[in-house]
Amino acid sequence: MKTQMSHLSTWINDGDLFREKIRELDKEYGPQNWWPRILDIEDHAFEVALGAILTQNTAWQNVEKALARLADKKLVDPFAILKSNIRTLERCVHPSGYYKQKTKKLCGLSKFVVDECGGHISELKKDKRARDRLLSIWGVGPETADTILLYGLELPNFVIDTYTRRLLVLLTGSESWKNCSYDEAQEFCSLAIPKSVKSWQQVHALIVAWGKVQK
DNA sequence: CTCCAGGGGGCCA
DNA sequence: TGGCCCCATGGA
Repeated sequence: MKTQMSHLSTWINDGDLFREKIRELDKEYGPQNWWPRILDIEDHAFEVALGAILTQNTAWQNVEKALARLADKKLVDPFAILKSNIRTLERCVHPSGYYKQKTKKLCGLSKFVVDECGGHISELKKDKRARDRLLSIWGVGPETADTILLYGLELPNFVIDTYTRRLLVLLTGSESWKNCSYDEAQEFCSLAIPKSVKSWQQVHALIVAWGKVQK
């Protein structure tokens, strides 16, 4: 993908503004440590994948309740999810909202992991086309895929969300960041911040921390 | 009571 | 592509 020439000079300036703001937020909020990996990479990545789907347009607090119910029933496992009945899954997912849709999404994810990854989502770590394969799952869009890749599989994929767009609009005074494609926003951020899993994890978490306190 | 969270799919022009 | 509507709970 090629950057439009007309964007080149503004992207350089916007990048400076973006980095400066991130430095400021980093000083203000400190290390966020989202989804620290305690488990092995496989269990961690699958848990992150569940959380990434459950948190779609949903407060994280509600996601934690759903994840706790799933853990309580030993359902943080693709095989267990596929063997479980829908009603049980729906009861677990319920507090996170959109529970019927999200239950289908968790099943779709699990089916993908079992059928196409030999039961191990961490197999994707070795696949150059991991992002496209995640995007092929019903219910997994760009933000969810990148969240799984960055926080679950610890691969350098910058996560773009509405807060990121809001921050860019505010910093640059350009409304275009609100309407541009996901991929364009991602390309900009990826070029603005030196590529590093740890720092990209921190940057996205900082932007969310910033977004939460905005009115 | 209203508003909206760490989105994504379907549909339609 | 781009705009709109739908999905749904829970906390402020």
